[in-house]
Amino acid sequence: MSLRHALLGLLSERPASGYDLLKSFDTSLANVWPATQSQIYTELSKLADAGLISVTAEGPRGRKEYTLTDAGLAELRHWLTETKPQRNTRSEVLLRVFFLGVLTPEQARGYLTELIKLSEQAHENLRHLDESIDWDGDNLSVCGRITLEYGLRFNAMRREWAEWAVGQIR
Amino acid sequence: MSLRHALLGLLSERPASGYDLLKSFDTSLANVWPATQSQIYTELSKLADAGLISVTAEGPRGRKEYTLTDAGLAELRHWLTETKPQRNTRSEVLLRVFFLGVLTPEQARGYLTELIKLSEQAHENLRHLDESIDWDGDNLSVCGRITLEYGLRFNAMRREWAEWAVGQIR
DNA sequence: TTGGTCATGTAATTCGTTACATGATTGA
DNA sequence: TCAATCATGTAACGAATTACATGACCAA
Repeated sequence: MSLRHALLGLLSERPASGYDLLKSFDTSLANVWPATQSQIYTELSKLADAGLISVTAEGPRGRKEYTLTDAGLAELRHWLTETKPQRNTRSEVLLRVFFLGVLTPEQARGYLTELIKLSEQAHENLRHLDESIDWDGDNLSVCGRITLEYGLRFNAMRREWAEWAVGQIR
Repeated sequence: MSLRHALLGLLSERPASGYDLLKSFDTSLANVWPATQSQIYTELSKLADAGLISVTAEGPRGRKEYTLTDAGLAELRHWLTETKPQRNTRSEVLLRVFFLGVLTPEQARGYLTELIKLSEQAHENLRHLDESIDWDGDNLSVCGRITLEYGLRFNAMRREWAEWAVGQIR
Protein backbone atom coordinates (compact mmCIF):
# COMPACT_ATOMS: atom_id res chain seq x y z
CA MET A 1 0.00 0.00 0.00
CA SER A 2 2.97 2.35 -0.15
CA LEU A 3 2.25 3.76 -3.56
CA ARG A 4 -1.04 4.96 -2.19
CA HIS A 5 0.71 6.83 0.60
CA ALA A 6 3.35 8.22 -1.69
CA LEU A 7 0.57 9.82 -3.72
CA LEU A 8 -1.15 11.16 -0.63
CA GLY A 9 2.17 12.55 0.53
CA LEU A 10 2.85 14.39 -2.69
CA LEU A 11 -0.67 15.77 -2.72
CA SER A 12 -0.21 17.01 0.84
CA GLU A 13 2.23 19.56 -0.55
CA ARG A 14 -0.04 20.88 -3.29
CA PRO A 15 -2.84 19.79 -5.62
CA ALA A 16 -1.62 18.08 -8.77
CA SER A 17 -2.71 16.08 -11.80
CA GLY A 18 -1.69 12.52 -12.57
CA TYR A 19 0.75 13.90 -15.05
CA ASP A 20 2.31 16.22 -12.48
CA LEU A 21 2.62 13.35 -10.03
CA LEU A 22 4.18 11.14 -12.65
CA LYS A 23 6.94 13.68 -13.03
CA SER A 24 7.45 13.86 -9.29
CA PHE A 25 7.92 10.12 -9.30
CA ASP A 26 10.38 10.33 -12.16
CA THR A 27 12.45 12.98 -10.44
CA SER A 28 12.28 13.44 -6.70
CA LEU A 29 10.88 10.04 -5.77
CA ALA A 30 12.69 8.02 -8.43
CA ASN A 31 15.29 6.68 -6.02
CA VAL A 32 12.91 6.06 -3.17
CA TRP A 33 9.70 4.69 -4.59
CA PRO A 34 9.55 4.41 -8.38
CA ALA A 35 6.16 4.06 -10.03
CA THR A 36 4.90 3.83 -13.56
CA GLN A 37 2.34 5.97 -15.33
CA SER A 38 -0.18 3.18 -15.45
CA GLN A 39 0.16 2.47 -11.78
CA ILE A 40 -0.28 6.11 -10.84
CA TYR A 41 -3.44 6.70 -12.84
CA THR A 42 -5.00 3.49 -11.58
CA GLU A 43 -4.23 4.31 -7.97
CA LEU A 44 -5.52 7.87 -8.30
CA SER A 45 -8.88 6.52 -9.40
CA LYS A 46 -9.00 4.22 -6.41
CA LEU A 47 -8.01 7.01 -4.02
CA ALA A 48 -10.75 9.23 -5.42
CA ASP A 49 -13.28 6.40 -5.06
CA ALA A 50 -12.17 5.98 -1.46
CA GLY A 51 -12.65 9.69 -0.78
CA LEU A 52 -9.03 10.30 0.17
CA ILE A 53 -8.54 12.73 -2.69
CA SER A 54 -10.95 14.61 -4.93
CA VAL A 55 -10.96 16.31 -8.30
CA THR A 56 -10.97 20.04 -7.60
CA ALA A 57 -10.24 21.43 -11.05
CA GLU A 58 -10.30 20.36 -14.66
CA GLY A 59 -8.00 21.81 -17.26
CA PRO A 60 -7.26 21.48 -20.97
CA ARG A 61 -6.77 18.01 -22.49
CA GLY A 62 -8.89 16.39 -19.85
CA ARG A 63 -6.49 17.36 -17.10
CA LYS A 64 -7.85 16.58 -13.66
CA GLU A 65 -6.36 18.25 -10.66
CA TYR A 66 -6.57 16.23 -7.47
CA THR A 67 -6.58 17.66 -3.98
CA LEU A 68 -6.04 15.83 -0.71
CA THR A 69 -9.19 15.61 1.39
CA ASP A 70 -9.27 15.77 5.19
CA ALA A 71 -9.74 12.01 5.22
CA GLY A 72 -6.69 11.70 2.98
CA LEU A 73 -4.50 13.77 5.28
CA ALA A 74 -5.73 11.76 8.26
CA GLU A 75 -4.84 8.54 6.46
CA LEU A 76 -1.38 9.87 5.63
CA ARG A 77 -0.75 10.84 9.27
CA HIS A 78 -2.09 7.49 10.42
CA TRP A 79 0.27 5.67 8.11
CA LEU A 80 3.24 7.68 9.36
CA THR A 81 2.52 7.38 13.05
CA GLU A 82 0.59 4.18 13.61
CA THR A 83 2.08 1.71 11.16
CA LYS A 84 5.61 0.45 10.79
CA PRO A 85 7.64 0.05 7.63
CA GLN A 86 7.78 -3.67 7.04
CA ARG A 87 8.47 -4.03 3.42
CA ASN A 88 11.22 -6.45 2.58
CA THR A 89 14.08 -4.67 0.98
CA ARG A 90 15.44 -6.35 -2.11
CA SER A 91 18.80 -5.56 -3.60
CA GLU A 92 19.69 -7.11 -6.89
CA VAL A 93 23.14 -5.53 -6.63
CA LEU A 94 23.81 -7.36 -3.39
CA LEU A 95 22.24 -10.59 -4.57
CA ARG A 96 24.80 -10.65 -7.35
CA VAL A 97 27.65 -10.04 -4.93
CA PHE A 98 26.52 -13.05 -2.96
CA PHE A 99 27.17 -15.27 -5.97
CA LEU A 100 30.29 -13.69 -7.42
CA GLY A 101 32.11 -16.85 -6.34
CA VAL A 102 30.96 -18.65 -9.48
CA LEU A 103 32.94 -16.18 -11.60
CA THR A 104 36.69 -15.86 -12.00
CA PRO A 105 38.34 -13.42 -9.58
CA GLU A 106 38.93 -11.00 -12.45
CA GLN A 107 35.28 -11.05 -13.44
CA ALA A 108 34.20 -10.60 -9.84
CA ARG A 109 36.53 -7.65 -9.39
CA GLY A 110 35.19 -6.24 -12.64
CA TYR A 111 31.69 -6.28 -11.26
CA LEU A 112 32.75 -4.49 -8.09
CA THR A 113 34.78 -1.95 -10.03
CA GLU A 114 31.70 -1.17 -12.09
CA LEU A 115 29.80 -0.71 -8.86
CA ILE A 116 32.37 1.78 -7.61
CA LYS A 117 31.86 3.78 -10.78
CA LEU A 118 28.08 3.66 -10.50
CA SER A 119 28.21 4.79 -6.89
CA GLU A 120 30.47 7.70 -7.77
CA GLN A 121 28.18 8.76 -10.58
CA ALA A 122 25.09 8.54 -8.43
CA HIS A 123 26.84 10.55 -5.77
CA GLU A 124 27.80 13.22 -8.28
CA ASN A 125 24.26 13.41 -9.63
CA LEU A 126 22.85 13.87 -6.17
CA ARG A 127 25.43 16.49 -5.37
CA HIS A 128 24.41 18.50 -8.41
CA LEU A 129 20.75 18.08 -7.58
CA ASP A 130 21.48 19.25 -4.05
CA GLU A 131 23.19 22.38 -5.30
CA SER A 132 20.50 23.16 -7.84
CA ILE A 133 17.67 23.13 -5.33
CA ASP A 134 16.75 26.17 -3.31
CA TRP A 135 16.27 24.67 0.13
CA ASP A 136 14.05 27.17 1.83
CA GLY A 137 13.43 26.36 5.44
CA ASP A 138 9.94 24.89 5.33
CA ASN A 139 9.10 21.47 6.68
CA LEU A 140 8.84 19.72 3.33
CA SER A 141 12.13 21.16 2.24
CA VAL A 142 13.88 19.99 5.39
CA CYS A 143 12.66 16.44 4.81
CA GLY A 144 13.65 16.57 1.17
CA ARG A 145 17.13 17.65 2.18
CA ILE A 146 17.35 14.88 4.76
CA THR A 147 16.33 12.29 2.18
CA LEU A 148 18.89 13.58 -0.28
CA GLU A 149 21.59 13.50 2.37
CA TYR A 150 20.76 9.84 2.85
CA GLY A 151 21.43 9.25 -0.83
CA LEU A 152 24.79 11.00 -0.60
CA ARG A 153 25.85 8.99 2.43
CA PHE A 154 24.54 5.77 0.99
CA ASN A 155 26.54 6.11 -2.20
CA ALA A 156 29.67 7.14 -0.34
CA MET A 157 29.31 4.10 1.90
CA ARG A 158 28.74 1.81 -1.05
CA ARG A 159 31.77 3.12 -2.90
CA GLU A 160 34.06 2.61 0.09
CA TRP A 161 32.66 -0.83 0.70
CA ALA A 162 33.12 -1.89 -2.92
CA GLU A 163 36.70 -0.60 -2.89
CA TRP A 164 37.37 -2.66 0.20
CA ALA A 165 35.64 -5.68 -1.35
CA VAL A 166 37.81 -5.62 -4.47
CA GLY A 167 40.79 -6.17 -2.21
CA GLN A 168 39.15 -9.17 -0.57
CA ILE A 169 38.90 -11.17 -3.79
CA ARG A 170 41.87 -13.15 -5.02
CA MET B 1 13.75 -12.75 -12.81
CA SER B 2 16.00 -12.38 -9.80
CA LEU B 3 14.36 -15.06 -7.70
CA ARG B 4 15.21 -17.49 -10.44
CA HIS B 5 18.87 -16.52 -10.27
CA ALA B 6 18.91 -16.56 -6.51
CA LEU B 7 17.82 -20.20 -6.67
CA LEU B 8 20.38 -21.05 -9.32
CA GLY B 9 23.02 -19.35 -7.19
CA LEU B 10 22.18 -21.34 -4.07
CA LEU B 11 22.13 -24.56 -6.04
CA SER B 12 25.55 -23.74 -7.46
CA GLU B 13 26.93 -24.33 -3.99
CA ARG B 14 25.32 -27.69 -3.45
CA PRO B 15 22.21 -29.70 -4.40
CA ALA B 16 19.21 -28.95 -2.21
CA SER B 17 15.49 -29.50 -1.81
CA GLY B 18 12.86 -26.79 -1.89
CA TYR B 19 12.70 -27.03 1.86
CA ASP B 20 16.46 -26.55 2.20
CA LEU B 21 16.32 -23.55 -0.10
CA LEU B 22 13.45 -22.06 1.83
CA LYS B 23 15.62 -22.04 4.90
CA SER B 24 18.48 -20.42 3.05
CA PHE B 25 16.10 -17.67 2.04
CA ASP B 26 14.92 -17.26 5.59
CA THR B 27 18.42 -16.98 6.95
CA SER B 28 21.29 -16.01 4.71
CA LEU B 29 19.30 -14.34 1.94
CA ALA B 30 16.58 -12.81 4.12
CA ASN B 31 18.07 -9.32 4.01
CA VAL B 32 19.02 -9.42 0.37
CA TRP B 33 16.26 -11.17 -1.50
CA PRO B 34 13.39 -12.49 0.61
CA ALA B 35 11.10 -15.12 -0.87
CA THR B 36 8.16 -17.14 0.31
CA GLN B 37 7.68 -20.88 0.35
CA SER B 38 5.06 -20.74 -2.34
CA GLN B 39 7.22 -18.67 -4.61
CA ILE B 40 10.18 -21.00 -4.21
CA TYR B 41 8.32 -24.21 -5.00
CA THR B 42 6.63 -22.63 -8.00
CA GLU B 43 9.89 -21.31 -9.38
CA LEU B 44 11.69 -24.61 -8.84
CA SER B 45 9.11 -26.34 -11.03
CA LYS B 46 9.63 -23.78 -13.76
CA LEU B 47 13.40 -24.08 -13.53
CA ALA B 48 13.16 -27.85 -13.83
CA ASP B 49 10.85 -27.50 -16.85
CA ALA B 50 13.37 -25.14 -18.41
CA GLY B 51 16.17 -27.65 -17.86
CA LEU B 52 18.24 -25.33 -15.67
CA ILE B 53 18.00 -27.68 -12.71
CA SER B 54 17.02 -31.34 -12.37
CA VAL B 55 15.82 -33.74 -9.71
CA THR B 56 18.78 -35.93 -8.83
CA ALA B 57 17.52 -37.66 -5.72
CA GLU B 58 14.29 -38.36 -3.90
CA GLY B 59 14.07 -38.79 -0.17
CA PRO B 60 11.49 -39.46 2.52
CA ARG B 61 8.25 -37.45 2.57
CA GLY B 62 8.41 -36.76 -1.13
CA ARG B 63 11.63 -34.81 -0.78
CA LYS B 64 13.12 -33.89 -4.13
CA GLU B 65 16.71 -32.87 -4.33
CA TYR B 66 17.55 -30.51 -7.15
CA THR B 67 20.93 -30.13 -8.79
CA LEU B 68 22.11 -27.34 -11.06
CA THR B 69 22.57 -28.48 -14.66
CA ASP B 70 25.29 -27.20 -16.99
CA ALA B 71 22.68 -25.03 -18.66
CA GLY B 72 21.74 -23.66 -15.26
CA LEU B 73 25.30 -22.75 -14.38
CA ALA B 74 25.71 -21.11 -17.78
CA GLU B 75 22.56 -19.09 -17.19
CA LEU B 76 23.81 -18.01 -13.77
CA ARG B 77 27.16 -16.87 -15.20
CA HIS B 78 25.39 -15.12 -18.05
CA TRP B 79 23.20 -13.24 -15.61
CA LEU B 80 26.21 -12.16 -13.57
CA THR B 81 28.41 -11.06 -16.43
CA GLU B 82 26.15 -10.01 -19.29
CA THR B 83 23.20 -8.34 -17.62
CA LYS B 84 23.05 -5.33 -15.36
CA PRO B 85 21.14 -4.92 -12.14
CA GLN B 86 18.30 -2.64 -13.00
CA ARG B 87 15.71 -3.33 -10.45
CA ASN B 88 14.30 -0.23 -8.88
CA THR B 89 15.11 -0.11 -5.25
CA ARG B 90 12.20 0.78 -3.01
CA SER B 91 12.60 1.98 0.53
CA GLU B 92 9.50 2.39 2.59
CA VAL B 93 11.64 3.75 5.41
CA LEU B 94 12.90 6.57 3.22
CA LEU B 95 9.53 7.23 1.66
CA ARG B 96 8.22 7.97 5.12
CA VAL B 97 11.08 10.32 5.87
CA PHE B 98 10.20 12.24 2.74
CA PHE B 99 6.81 13.06 4.21
CA LEU B 100 7.66 13.58 7.87
CA GLY B 101 6.84 17.25 7.31
CA VAL B 102 3.14 16.54 7.78
CA LEU B 103 3.80 15.48 11.36
CA THR B 104 4.74 17.59 14.34
CA PRO B 105 8.51 17.96 14.93
CA GLU B 106 8.21 15.72 17.99
CA GLN B 107 6.51 12.98 16.02
CA ALA B 108 9.05 13.26 13.22
CA ARG B 109 11.95 13.02 15.67
CA GLY B 110 10.21 10.04 17.23
CA TYR B 111 10.22 8.23 13.92
CA LEU B 112 13.91 8.92 13.38
CA THR B 113 14.75 7.88 16.92
CA GLU B 114 12.99 4.60 16.33
CA LEU B 115 15.06 4.19 13.18
CA ILE B 116 18.26 4.70 15.13
CA LYS B 117 17.22 1.90 17.44
CA LEU B 118 16.33 -0.41 14.57
CA SER B 119 19.64 0.24 12.86
CA GLU B 120 21.54 -0.50 16.04
CA GLN B 121 19.65 -3.73 16.55
CA ALA B 122 20.18 -4.85 12.97
CA HIS B 123 23.87 -4.05 13.32
CA GLU B 124 24.09 -6.08 16.49
CA ASN B 125 22.33 -9.04 14.90
CA LEU B 126 24.68 -9.02 11.96
CA ARG B 127 27.67 -8.73 14.24
CA HIS B 128 26.58 -11.84 16.12
CA LEU B 129 25.92 -13.66 12.88
CA ASP B 130 29.36 -12.67 11.67
CA GLU B 131 30.99 -14.07 14.78
CA SER B 132 29.00 -17.29 14.71
CA ILE B 133 30.00 -18.22 11.18
CA ASP B 134 33.16 -20.08 10.40
CA TRP B 135 34.47 -18.16 7.43
CA ASP B 136 36.72 -20.62 5.71
CA GLY B 137 38.54 -19.14 2.81
CA ASP B 138 36.59 -20.55 -0.13
CA ASN B 139 35.03 -18.38 -2.79
CA LEU B 140 31.47 -18.65 -1.56
CA SER B 141 32.55 -17.81 1.93
CA VAL B 142 34.45 -14.74 0.80
CA CYS B 143 31.37 -13.41 -0.98
CA GLY B 144 29.16 -14.17 1.98
CA ARG B 145 31.52 -12.23 4.22
CA ILE B 146 31.56 -9.30 1.78
CA THR B 147 27.77 -9.22 1.70
CA LEU B 148 27.59 -9.29 5.48
CA GLU B 149 30.12 -6.49 5.73
CA TYR B 150 27.82 -4.46 3.51
CA GLY B 151 25.02 -4.95 6.01
CA LEU B 152 27.24 -3.80 8.87
CA ARG B 153 28.34 -0.68 7.05
CA PHE B 154 24.85 0.03 5.83
CA ASN B 155 23.36 -0.02 9.30
CA ALA B 156 26.18 2.05 10.74
CA MET B 157 25.65 4.63 8.00
CA ARG B 158 21.92 4.67 8.58
CA ARG B 159 22.31 5.15 12.30
CA GLU B 160 24.68 8.07 11.91
CA TRP B 161 22.47 9.63 9.29
CA ALA B 162 19.35 9.32 11.43
CA GLU B 163 21.19 10.84 14.40
CA TRP B 164 22.17 13.77 12.22
CA ALA B 165 18.63 14.04 10.85
CA VAL B 166 17.06 14.30 14.31
CA GLY B 167 19.09 17.47 14.82
CA GLN B 168 17.83 18.94 11.56
CA ILE B 169 14.20 18.94 12.62
CA ARG B 170 12.85 21.79 14.72
C1' DT C 1 1.68 21.98 -40.30
C1' DT C 2 4.06 19.25 -37.54
C1' DG C 3 6.77 17.65 -33.71
C1' DG C 4 6.93 17.87 -28.78
C1' DT C 5 4.69 17.87 -24.70
C1' DC C 6 0.65 17.36 -22.01
C1' DA C 7 -2.77 14.20 -20.64
C1' DT C 8 -5.47 10.07 -19.62
C1' DG C 9 -6.90 5.43 -19.64
C1' DT C 10 -6.92 0.05 -20.12
C1' DA C 11 -5.20 -4.79 -21.10
C1' DA C 12 -2.06 -8.46 -20.52
C1' DT C 13 1.33 -10.48 -17.99
C1' DT C 14 4.51 -11.33 -14.32
C1' DC C 15 5.94 -11.16 -9.61
C1' DG C 16 4.98 -11.46 -4.75
C1' DT C 17 2.05 -12.43 -0.56
C1' DT C 18 -1.24 -14.84 2.13
C1' DA C 19 -3.86 -18.56 2.89
C1' DC C 20 -5.34 -23.14 2.26
C1' DA C 21 -4.50 -28.06 2.05
C1' DT C 22 -2.19 -32.33 2.89
C1' DG C 23 0.63 -35.72 4.76
C1' DA C 24 5.08 -38.43 6.26
C1' DT C 25 8.80 -38.90 9.64
C1' DT C 26 11.12 -38.50 13.86
C1' DG C 27 12.33 -37.96 18.56
C1' DA C 28 10.81 -37.32 23.29
C1' DT D 1 1.27 -41.09 21.11
C1' DC D 2 1.85 -36.65 20.11
C1' DA D 3 4.16 -32.45 18.98
C1' DA D 4 7.63 -30.65 16.10
C1' DT D 5 9.70 -30.67 11.97
C1' DC D 6 10.11 -32.05 7.30
C1' DA D 7 8.09 -31.69 2.89
C1' DT D 8 5.30 -30.35 -1.11
C1' DG D 9 1.79 -28.20 -3.78
C1' DT D 10 -2.12 -24.89 -5.33
C1' DA D 11 -5.53 -20.99 -5.24
C1' DA D 12 -6.70 -16.29 -4.70
C1' DC D 13 -5.40 -11.85 -4.55
C1' DG D 14 -2.72 -7.71 -4.91
C1' DA D 15 1.19 -5.04 -6.72
C1' DA D 16 4.22 -3.87 -10.53
C1' DT D 17 5.71 -3.78 -15.41
C1' DT D 18 5.10 -3.40 -20.23
C1' DA D 19 2.52 -2.41 -23.94
C1' DC D 20 -1.27 -0.61 -26.32
C1' DA D 21 -4.36 3.18 -27.47
C1' DT D 22 -5.94 7.78 -27.97
C1' DG D 23 -6.03 12.55 -28.49
C1' DA D 24 -5.66 17.76 -27.28
C1' DC D 25 -2.73 21.82 -27.13
C1' DC D 26 1.11 24.77 -28.25
C1' DA D 27 5.07 26.85 -30.20
C1' DA D 28 8.21 27.06 -33.98
